[in-house]
Amino acid sequence: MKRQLVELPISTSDGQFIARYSEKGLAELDFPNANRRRRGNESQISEDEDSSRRLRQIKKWHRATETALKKTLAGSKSKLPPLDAEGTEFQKSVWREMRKIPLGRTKSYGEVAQAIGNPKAVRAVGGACGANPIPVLVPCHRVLAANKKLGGFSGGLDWKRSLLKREGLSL
DNA sequence: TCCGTATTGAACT
DNA sequence: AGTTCAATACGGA
Repeated sequence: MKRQLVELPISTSDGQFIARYSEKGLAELDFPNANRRRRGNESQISEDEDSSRRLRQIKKWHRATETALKKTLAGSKSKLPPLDAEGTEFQKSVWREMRKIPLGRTKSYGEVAQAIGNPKAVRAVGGACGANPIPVLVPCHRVLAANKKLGGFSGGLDWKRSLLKREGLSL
């Protein structure tokens, strides 16, 4: 059984993103028009004291997510809410490593593999990037192929190109 | 256990 | 400069 997530929209000039929260933080972020199934919504929160406290917490995180997303889309640095992406240890170590890539810089899949102490796991790193549930804020778009070419992107290569360009990079 | 993957680098045209 | 190919770690079925 999947954990229950609270789902909230974020309107930006690039369209409406969808954020989902666990009790520990931001768990997922969808691009506009991503066709992903709904997993929960605000109305399902009951009215006991714990739930309303949790909802207030989530709304606070959501404000942080909104500003972080908008700033990142504008190509500037931002403070993130707590993240609670679900995945294997390997995937989480890849996502952790991607978060260390500074704005406007890139790493190759091989370099990420090396950085997490698993230098031969280059393809697995690609897999973990594709499984990243929080694109943009966990900057999977800053990971390129070794020849400095684009590689792939689950949200569509146009997004990857665009995000890098906003950070001041060309190819 | 088998298959696909957002790879890589070398060895070939 | 393009194509093929083996090696490779991981995750899903």
